[in-house]
Amino acid sequence: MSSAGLFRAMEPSYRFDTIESDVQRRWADADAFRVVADDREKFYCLSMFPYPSGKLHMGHVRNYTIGDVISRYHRMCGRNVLQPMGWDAFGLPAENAAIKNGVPPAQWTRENIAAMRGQLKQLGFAYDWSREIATCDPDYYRWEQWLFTKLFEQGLVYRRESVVNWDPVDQTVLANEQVVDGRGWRSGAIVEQRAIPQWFARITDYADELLDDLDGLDGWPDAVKTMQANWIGRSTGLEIDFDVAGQDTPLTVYTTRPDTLHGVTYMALAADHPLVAAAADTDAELAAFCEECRRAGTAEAGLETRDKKGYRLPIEAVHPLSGARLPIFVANFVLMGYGTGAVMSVPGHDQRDWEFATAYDLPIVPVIADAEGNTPDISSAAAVEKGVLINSGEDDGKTFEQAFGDIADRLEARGTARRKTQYRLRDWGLSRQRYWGAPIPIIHCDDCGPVAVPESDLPVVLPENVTPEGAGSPLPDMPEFVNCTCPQCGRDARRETDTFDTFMESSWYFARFTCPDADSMIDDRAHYWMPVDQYVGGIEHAILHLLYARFFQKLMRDVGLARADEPFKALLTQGMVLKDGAKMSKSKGNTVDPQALIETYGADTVRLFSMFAAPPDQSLEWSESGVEGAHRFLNRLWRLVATHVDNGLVAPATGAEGEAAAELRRKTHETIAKVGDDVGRRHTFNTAIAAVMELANAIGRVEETCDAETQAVRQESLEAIIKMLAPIAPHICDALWRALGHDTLVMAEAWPVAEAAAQVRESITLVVQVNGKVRARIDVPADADRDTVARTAVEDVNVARHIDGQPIKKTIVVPGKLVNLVV
RNA sequence: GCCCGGGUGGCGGAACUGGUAGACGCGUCGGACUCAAAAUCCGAUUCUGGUGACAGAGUGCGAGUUCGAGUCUCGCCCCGGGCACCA
Repeated sequence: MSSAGLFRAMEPSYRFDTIESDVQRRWADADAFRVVADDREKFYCLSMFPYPSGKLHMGHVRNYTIGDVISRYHRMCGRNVLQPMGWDAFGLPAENAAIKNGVPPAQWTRENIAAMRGQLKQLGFAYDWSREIATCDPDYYRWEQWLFTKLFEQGLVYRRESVVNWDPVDQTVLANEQVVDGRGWRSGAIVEQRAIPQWFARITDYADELLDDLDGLDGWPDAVKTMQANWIGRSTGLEIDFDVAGQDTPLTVYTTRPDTLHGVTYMALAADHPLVAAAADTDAELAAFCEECRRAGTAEAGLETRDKKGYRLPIEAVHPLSGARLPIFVANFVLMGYGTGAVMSVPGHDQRDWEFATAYDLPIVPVIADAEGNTPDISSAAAVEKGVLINSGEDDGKTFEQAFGDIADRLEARGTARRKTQYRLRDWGLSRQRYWGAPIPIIHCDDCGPVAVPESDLPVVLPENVTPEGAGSPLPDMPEFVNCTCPQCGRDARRETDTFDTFMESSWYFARFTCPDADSMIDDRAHYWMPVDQYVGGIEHAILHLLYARFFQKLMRDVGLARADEPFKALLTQGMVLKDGAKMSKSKGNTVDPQALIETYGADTVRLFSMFAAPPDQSLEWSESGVEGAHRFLNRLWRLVATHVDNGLVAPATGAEGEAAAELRRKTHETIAKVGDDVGRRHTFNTAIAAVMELANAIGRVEETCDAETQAVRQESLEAIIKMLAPIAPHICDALWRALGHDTLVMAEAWPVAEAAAQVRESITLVVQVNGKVRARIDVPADADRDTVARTAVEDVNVARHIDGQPIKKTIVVPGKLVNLVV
């Protein structure tokens, strides 16, 4: 409880620099953010850890402020809050920087980490730094190597050939990002597609669970769940064998629309399909076409947008129902990696098939009626809606479901088709031909094949005193790394030189944070903290990172380490930070350095602006004058408290009799109710701040020289404001909390509780509409019944003018909101 | 191309479950304080007409449902995210 005895004279102006360093020192002295499991309700709040690119950008500031506000709010609500931070330290930029500056990636990365850690501390985020993780630390990545070897034993990882972007000049593999218009970004050479052996994880084995468990993720945005569901893309269809004239092996396709089988007029194959390879041996033109298809790359966007091209093969397929001969094409939009690498083409009812058929003058047969039951118009586009079958012989008149069932039954009886559930999701390629990543713990032996590195030999440590100079990973050229002996037979062998996809590290760090010093991948402490209660990060991670992390959680569960089925109970996807309507990027030259802002305005201002400018899930438009506005508000708040303190500290009010005091008290408790809901449930920090600003404005309007009761209510209001703003602007609030006569840290205070009694209103204002247009506002008692409200409404002069003596046909009363009179 | 978002004053945004469009902040204009400026404080500020009370229009475009639509439905346009080796 406050008392005049604790009065300290306040600095008349807001000195953010001394306040922020002073408050941060107090937190450090109290070791305020270190947590261990106890018997309180836990709350694990996690923001996506950053790639240590050099310094923080505004996207980081926004992301981490959101997480910090949620963490501090839950802490004030009495929960045991874990909020850790670490570094997603492997990745391509470190290698690019090494080539450019001649600095080893390890050194570059660790220097960046040190710089960014300093910035995070300056921003005052409430992290338990004792749990800090850097994924390039062998003590971290050894455990994903360990898990990989377990999965290898179980057959959940496997090796197969897969294509990569090959730069023939730099003699290196390129990321998709490094391929610009089909050319290598550095060399400018035309990029080739090369098949090389690579490691894959069988995420498709978990496709059903990954899809079905989305239903239980109530705390996730529907948009993200929909994106993941579409990505997994479970479909039920039919795998159909088409005989190839003159050959023994049939051509197998998968289709989700067997009802359109009667409309198949040709077949399309991937360039890498075995049937094509055979034909290409004797046809140079075909071989050239296949080469062109391969060069075009495998990115789905390119696949779907490029001009549809084909090459007719000298063989024909046999329609399984009609026996008709169907031409077979190689097509540049069919990929061997998807389904069977072959599709049956129904140009009447598939738009892509329609475009191809039109270009190559192939027959287009409508076999599905339109909504009116007529032959559909397919002159300018395919008719893709489902409907009743026509031109389909014995299947005419059937619905989609009937036709699917009947055709599947007939073909299955003949042994030429099988019902099949298929996924769009493909297995996860884990191999990267790069240096700066976690080594894949495999040893290649001429006799034993690929052998997992034994647990006792883990980790396989990445040599760090290395500076790549371009032209790919230096690891294959390092005999001291490559040469080893086979763990099975003891003969000379070669170490795998590919490293892991960096999504590996980010797929389990959330679990490691619960027990960063565990001498296993994770230990029992994970059972207390997991799952993450609130995960915060960019919407750009909606699919890949979040899907891989969910997959890893299930893998860790199935090897007996974890209990939770899902890693993230609730997810908040943050929007982008824009300037002049575009994403901030170095190439556009429209970046804003948060460091300069912190120095000019202080961390609290930067945090306040980030939270005020937009709701967290929407993009945020950068505004320098908006930052000044946020700073101005903190100044105003400082003066408001200083003026109040000058009048003498009092105990906060617990009730009020006078009209002005009761009014301010009602506003205070209405604001507490709104801000608690905005911060705790809706995560709309912008509206929470607006509400606090309104309350501050209301306090400012109250006469400065006032009675003891009003002074007490003002004390109550200011204390509420400071507690509610403490998660957002923690430094200034801590200083103001002390100025108001307290010795505690404001972050240790309980979140304010809204009193229902203080919010009671005697009369309310209703809107009166005539035929849906607002014509007046009326004051009625809060408990007025419908008749009273309706009677008061028609008595209004302006309302009466618009009714103009006409009979009222209908009166709609929405309690507490409006009256609509229909005449 | 496909999947997922978004579009509201001069600007960022608010309107949560179909019920007062524009809270809060920025900017601008006017005023107070000052020798003056900065800072601060007060007032005005969607557009059009009107001294005014008030009236009309208005949430990307075009239809529709409803007593009532920024919100729901259908069809478009534009912007952003993702598309499997950027993280």
